[in-house]
Amino acid sequence: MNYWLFKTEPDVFGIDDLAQAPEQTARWDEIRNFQARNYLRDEIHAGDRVLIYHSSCRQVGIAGIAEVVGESYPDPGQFDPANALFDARSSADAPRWFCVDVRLRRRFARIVPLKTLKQIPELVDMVLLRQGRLSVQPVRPEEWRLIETLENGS
DNA sequence: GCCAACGTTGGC
DNA sequence: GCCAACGTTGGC
Repeated sequence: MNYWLFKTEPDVFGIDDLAQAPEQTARWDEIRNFQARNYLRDEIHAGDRVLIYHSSCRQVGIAGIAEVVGESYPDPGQFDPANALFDARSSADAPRWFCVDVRLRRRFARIVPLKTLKQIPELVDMVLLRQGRLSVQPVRPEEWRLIETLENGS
């Protein structure tokens, strides 16, 4: 089982939307970045755990934990000319973009703010803090454990 | 809304 | 295959 962090803009789809989805499960799609795609396609598997991170909003930070349900599959949007994220270079034989389904495990009682993460020396090497713009990224087990301890603190 | 960082595209 | 131009992300 591996650990990941997925970013999302809560104004578009946040942890509350995931909580209200049928079976608290939703497709995590619309990822159009090759590095993120590679993780989705090659390394993210059923049972993996995911930190749900809220970006571009008033309360930036980690909002809760989800679980990957099933294996990744081609993001349907890329095949639909009516979709804003249609990709003419994709075909059923050679899809370019992938997605997974995730199920909510729990919402944090409060957001663990980005500001808090930045203040913790053990987290300076988190991909989140090192590489600003990656929307699907790995989390080290020790980072995961530390973040879980922050859930009820600060 | 600003703007820095950085990923992607396309000309050569 | 380089790299400038461009577009997007995302914190503040």
